[in-house]
Amino acid sequence: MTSKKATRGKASGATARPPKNPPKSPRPPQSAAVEDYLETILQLIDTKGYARVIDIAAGLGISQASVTNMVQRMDAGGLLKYEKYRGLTLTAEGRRLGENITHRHSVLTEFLRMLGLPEDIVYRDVEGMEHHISPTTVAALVRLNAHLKSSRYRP
Amino acid sequence: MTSKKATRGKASGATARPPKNPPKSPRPPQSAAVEDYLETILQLIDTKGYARVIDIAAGLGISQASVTNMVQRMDAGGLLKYEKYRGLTLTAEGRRLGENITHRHSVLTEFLRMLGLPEDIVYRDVEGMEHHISPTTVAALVRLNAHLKSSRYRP
DNA sequence: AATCAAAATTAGTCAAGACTAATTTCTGAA
DNA sequence: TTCAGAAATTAGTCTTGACTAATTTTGATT
Repeated sequence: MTSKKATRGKASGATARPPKNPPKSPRPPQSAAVEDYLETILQLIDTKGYARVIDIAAGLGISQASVTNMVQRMDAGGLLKYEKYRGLTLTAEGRRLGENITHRHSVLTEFLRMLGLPEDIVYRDVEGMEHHISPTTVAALVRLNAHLKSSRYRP
Repeated sequence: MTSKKATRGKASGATARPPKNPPKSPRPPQSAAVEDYLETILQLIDTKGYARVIDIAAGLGISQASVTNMVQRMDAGGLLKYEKYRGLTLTAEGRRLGENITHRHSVLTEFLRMLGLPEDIVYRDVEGMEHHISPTTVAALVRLNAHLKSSRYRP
C-alpha cells in the first residue's frame, strides 16, 4: 500500500510526498493500458500478419473508438506507426517493449501454474499483476520457475 | 493481457465483449485506490489509535483534499463511519477487508524477499501487484513461502 | 472570551481511458 | 462503375481519483 503517484496530473503536493513531476509533452502515453495494447497488437501481428483496429478492440474487449484513440496516441509516443484507415506497424521500440511484456506475461503465467492454480485464476491474476513486476523480479521468477520444476514442486 | 473491464462507466460494448453492467447506486467505490486507503487507515488505527485525514494523506503521499473526498465516498460505501471534522472508524466490513489486504501485502512481501530481491524493488513491486492477487493465489503463496523456507531456497 | 494556527472541507480542474452516436472511408460484389 | 455493408474515425460524455485555492472548523493559548 502507501503512495499513489498521482494519475499524472500536476502533482506538487500540498501535503503530498514526492512531488516528482516530469515535464511531459503533448500526449505520449506509458501506462498499464499501453502495455495491454502492445501485447495484443504484437500477438495479432505475429499471428495474422497485421493488426486491425477491430481485432485489437475484440482482443481487449473494448470499443473500436477507444482503440482508434489510443493507437493515435501511441503513434505520437513513437511506439507504432499509424496511417489513418490504412493500418499500423510497430516501431523498433514498440516491438521491443511488446516482446518484454509478452515475456513477462509468460513467466508469470508459468509461475502461477506451477502453484497449481486453476487456469481461470491464473489468467485473471496475470492480467492484473503483469504491469507491476520489475525486470529484476521477472528474472528472479525465471530462476524460481526452473528451481520448482527441477525440484518437482507439488503444491 | 487482453480485457480491460471498462472503468465502470456505461459498458454495453459496441465491439466490446462482456457487457456486464452492475446497476450501481450513488458512489460506493471498490478499487485499488480504496484498498490503499484501507491499508493505511488500518495501520494508523492499530498504531496510533486513530486515523486523521492529514496522516492518511501523508501515508499515501497525496493531498488532504483528496483524502477527504475519498473518505466520504468510503463512508457512503459502508467501509467506514465518518463524521465531518470529527474523525472516522472502520466498520466491521472495512476492518475485515483491511485485514485481508494487509495479510496479502505481508505474504507477497515475504515471497519477494525470499527471491532475494533488494528491499526497494520488493516495496515497489508489492505496491503494484498486491491489488491483483486472488485469495486462492494468496493461499498458494503462503504454502510456497513455507516450502521455500523449509527447503532453504537460495536464489 | 478572543485569537490564531493547524486540520479539514468545499469548489472547481484536470488527465486517462472507456463509451455512444454520428460520420467517413474502404472494399468486395454485382 | 456503383453501392452497400464493414471498418474506422470524430465528437462529445463520463467516471475515477488526483490537484490547487479558498473557506471553515477546531482547539490550544493567552
